[in-house]
Amino acid sequence: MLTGRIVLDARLAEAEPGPRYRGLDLLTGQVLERVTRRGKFLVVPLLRNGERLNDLIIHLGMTGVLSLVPPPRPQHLRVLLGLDGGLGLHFTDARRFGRFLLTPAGDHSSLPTLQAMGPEPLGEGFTAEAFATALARSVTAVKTYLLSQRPVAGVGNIYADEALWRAGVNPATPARDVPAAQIGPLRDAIRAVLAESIAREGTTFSDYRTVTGATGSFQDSLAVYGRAEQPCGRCGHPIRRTVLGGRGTHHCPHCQPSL
DNA sequence: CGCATTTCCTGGTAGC
DNA sequence: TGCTACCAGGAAATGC
Repeated sequence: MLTGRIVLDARLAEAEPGPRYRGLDLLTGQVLERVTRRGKFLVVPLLRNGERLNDLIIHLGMTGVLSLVPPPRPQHLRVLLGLDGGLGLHFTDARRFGRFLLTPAGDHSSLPTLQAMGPEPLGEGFTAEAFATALARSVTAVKTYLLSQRPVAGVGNIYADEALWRAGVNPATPARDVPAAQIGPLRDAIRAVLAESIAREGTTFSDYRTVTGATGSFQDSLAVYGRAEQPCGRCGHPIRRTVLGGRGTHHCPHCQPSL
């Protein structure tokens, strides 16, 4: 739907200081060459007179939504694009954690997480060997390190907790101390959790919707996230909630013992 | 540079 | 009912 469209105009819904929505003035007249993805970032290479000068980078954050041919005046509208063929593209984002900005083509140095992002979790590059090498580089708690996107792309708070539970790894374990015998299982668990969530169209707690407006159903498969004090599905011990790296963290003290 | 902590932001909710 | 306080988290910024 977006590939090959020309941007006729691009504007902010209202004045927005700060770095969230930058470079829109460069967007007019450019062609959306295609839509790609790295981790949780959308990367849209742009063409001006056939030349690639910029990338459009979009991150939905927690509450960002892209809609084509959207309703007249949605709430929390941030960015509006007019496209050829009478199409419009709206970016709405209640909590403004998202990003919608232009960078020089291929130069993502203004986005350090994207720049230093690890391999795609479901791609061929995410091998147990590569994962072991990455984990060996850090003493940070393995969960926090997963959230950094450096050892592997795309793992957020819910999926980190779920994958660590499946692999029996305590989230506070320093990354480099994760036992070798558990690295392969953790890698497999990350892939399985993400693949299952994709198959179930994501995790819906309140406002998340798929592109068609439907809710996901992976929340029905969560083993630990949001289940503090409830019995572990594997051993029956109560799930414990802690805070790690400033993020709510859930694990089973029996199945995921600290070293 | 690596790592820990703080900040951004607002809808939802708990408590009074 | 209406108010205040607090919580949620992805990535960047800040502080060491």
